[in-house]
Amino acid sequence: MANRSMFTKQAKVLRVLAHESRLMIVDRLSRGECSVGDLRDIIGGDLSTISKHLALLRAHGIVEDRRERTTVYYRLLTPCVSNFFTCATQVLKERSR
Amino acid sequence: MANRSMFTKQAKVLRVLAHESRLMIVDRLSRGECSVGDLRDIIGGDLSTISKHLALLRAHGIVEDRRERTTVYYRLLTPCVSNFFTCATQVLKERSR
DNA sequence: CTGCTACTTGACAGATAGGCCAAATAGAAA
DNA sequence: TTTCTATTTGGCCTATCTGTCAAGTAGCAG
Repeated sequence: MANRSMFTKQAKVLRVLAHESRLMIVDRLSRGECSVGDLRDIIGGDLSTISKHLALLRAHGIVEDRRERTTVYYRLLTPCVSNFFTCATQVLKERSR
Repeated sequence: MANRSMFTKQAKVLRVLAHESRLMIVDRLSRGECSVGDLRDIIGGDLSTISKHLALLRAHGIVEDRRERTTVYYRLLTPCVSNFFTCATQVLKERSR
């Protein structure tokens, strides 16, 4: 179970989530689906940048998109990614002691 | 609680763990302290590379070192990082459905 | 002091990642 | 068809990350 390719896969998942903007996206989507524009309003920066973060999350099976008229809505496919927030917070707390 | 600097900090923790070798180090240390040489035997590659991974983990308060004669032993300071393995595995499982 | 073992640090090259602008595309409306 | 809105994709440039080799350091033995 604890073989090398296992660690490689886990590292990839972590890598995808290890970014401020992508964490914000996941956090927002954990409270329900929303459009790319909505996410840009929260995160700021160029719309194309947000779109690329979403493409990365989608490529890793973490989010899914749905088009309605001209708007694209994204939603979380793996709600368990929210557990990473708990884990990360725990590490931050534990090391501050 | 869910402000920007919070996400930045969490992303940094994730970033540090988002590497195959560093995950292997954490996994090994979760089963007890060991030397840099021991870790190189598990991970392979240059000793200096292992040492740099350890320096990064140490800089982020995840591991601690202790010297005994000429050997340096590392140990996990935040055992809760092991939870990331559970989280990552869960995401891998969830998205494969 | 010299040498040996076990690491660490510095320098540097190659690989990745992140962000912005501009151009392309999809769907709906005029 | 042309236009408008919402989003994606392609370049491109800069910044950060990784790994390797070489040189430096720490502790101990001879």
